[in-house]
Amino acid sequence: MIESSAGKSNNRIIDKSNFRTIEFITFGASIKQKMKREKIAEVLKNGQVGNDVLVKGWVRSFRANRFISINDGSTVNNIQAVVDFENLDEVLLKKITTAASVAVFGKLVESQGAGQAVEIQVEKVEVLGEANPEEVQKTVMQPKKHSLEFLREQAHLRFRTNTFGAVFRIRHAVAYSIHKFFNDEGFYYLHTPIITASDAEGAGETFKVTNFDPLNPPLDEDGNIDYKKDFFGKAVNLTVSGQLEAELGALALGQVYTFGPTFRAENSNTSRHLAEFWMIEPEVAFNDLNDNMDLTEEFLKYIAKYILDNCADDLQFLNDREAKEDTQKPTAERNEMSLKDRLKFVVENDFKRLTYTEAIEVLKRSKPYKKGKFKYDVAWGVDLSSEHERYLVEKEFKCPVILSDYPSEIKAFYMRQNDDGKTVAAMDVLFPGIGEIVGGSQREERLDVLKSKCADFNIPVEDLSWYLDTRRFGTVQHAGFGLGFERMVMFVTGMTNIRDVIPFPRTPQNAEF
RNA sequence: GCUUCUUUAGCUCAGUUGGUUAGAGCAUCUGACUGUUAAUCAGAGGGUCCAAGGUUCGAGUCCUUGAAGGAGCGCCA
Repeated sequence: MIESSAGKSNNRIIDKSNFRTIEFITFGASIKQKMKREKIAEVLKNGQVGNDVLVKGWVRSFRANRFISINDGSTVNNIQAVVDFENLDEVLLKKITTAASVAVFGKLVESQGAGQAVEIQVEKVEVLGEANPEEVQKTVMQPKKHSLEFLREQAHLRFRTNTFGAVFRIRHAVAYSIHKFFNDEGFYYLHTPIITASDAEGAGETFKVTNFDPLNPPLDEDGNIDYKKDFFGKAVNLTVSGQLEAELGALALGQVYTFGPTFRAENSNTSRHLAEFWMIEPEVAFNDLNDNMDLTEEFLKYIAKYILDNCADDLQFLNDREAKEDTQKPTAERNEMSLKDRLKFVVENDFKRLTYTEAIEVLKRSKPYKKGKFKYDVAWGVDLSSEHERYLVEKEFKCPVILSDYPSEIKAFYMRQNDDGKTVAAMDVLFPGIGEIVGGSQREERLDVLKSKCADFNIPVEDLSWYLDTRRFGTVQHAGFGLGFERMVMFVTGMTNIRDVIPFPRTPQNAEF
């Protein structure tokens, strides 16, 4: 047996660094050998046939009393460990069940079977943690296909599945690629506040943060809740956007980006909204709207290319999974391109750019408009609804679309007024299947214009004096955008519900785990 | 928040016009087999038919209300 690391004081140092002492018998002599656990990804990729290997992981299946499929999370692929059941303790054999954790030591050999190039000829197997099959059967780990809804109910265990293993490895890679992109481009990562008094930009309903007893809050003379007595001395909430603070950073550091949690208390029940999500908000001094669109496009292409280049196995798995799912669907609902082809398409093709005004014209010329198929009217000045955006992206252009220069009335106060007096230098990036993935703009840098916009939007200038200060002292044109992180992860994984690309989704009526 | 669909075994689902003891596949268990790939073969166990109320001689099935989940819409990233 592999010796337990517990109680072996002389082995403490090597145990700490994931080494184990393996004892095995060769020609009648007991030999102790120090072994380091190898990750399965590494063994499958670079393992030398004939070498001894030690792997640890969770049993995915145990077939024919002989073949243990083991996964350790380092890759979507399992390693096959072959045991000689005729010479193995029957009690131990019984404990090798789906979901149990095991350590396996043996020689890496070429596989006789067709499903894998190499496998481990097991010399020692140790069950680290047992898993009662009758209990496992009730979980998502039971070896069968499950619905995504069932998997979501057991979000704490769905990491153990191939699909979610792939999704969350890719989610990591997307996050890493974002930091790498901005770092390589000379951006600084700026941490903007999560607790803030700022809700002036109207990005959505906020979650209140207070230390008051909800049943007995202190009241002022007028009978209103007296937030002066609260922890921060004022009413505060969880952030809905770090943009305003990011602007402050950009107008000194030149180019910054935020990447943090964002909270919206909207009662949104859709497959692309979360109450808690992660947002990336780059902000660049001296950029105009065109620079902003260039940056966005380059950025999104970089992420897609990074995943294509660095997540081949996981991407292939999700690609095949989606293709298999599609065969069950009616033709109209199937993806026209495979997941990998969609990523390649984004990397290789220019986004379609047009103004809001041009988009309205395109929609008015469209078949569904002429046939009265749109539920909502198309008219200049009215915000586009999902059906219109979907038509443009999925039917008309069949590629990512950047819409720009929206009517002032339907966009936020901080967006730069265009010379036509009717529109602002705003842009939205629309992706097929996901809709709005990026929203951004050139910011209003002229103090007087910004002040009058505040008045138009009923935003008290006193509350934003810190923001307006940047326009008082050396103001410059600048621009930025917000990328919904989970929406990007949806795009690169092909998952169609945003709750399946974040480990523990927070949505109305759901904050489990 | 609105519209709509769904809720039956651990999971995915069938269940006829309201009528005897509610079924299948997968999973689990037992046995057999042993170079398998979601192993195979044989057998077994497994049910608060989402909840409450109602109609009826009789409700998984019909009606009312509610809950949870999905899809679409609105809000947005």
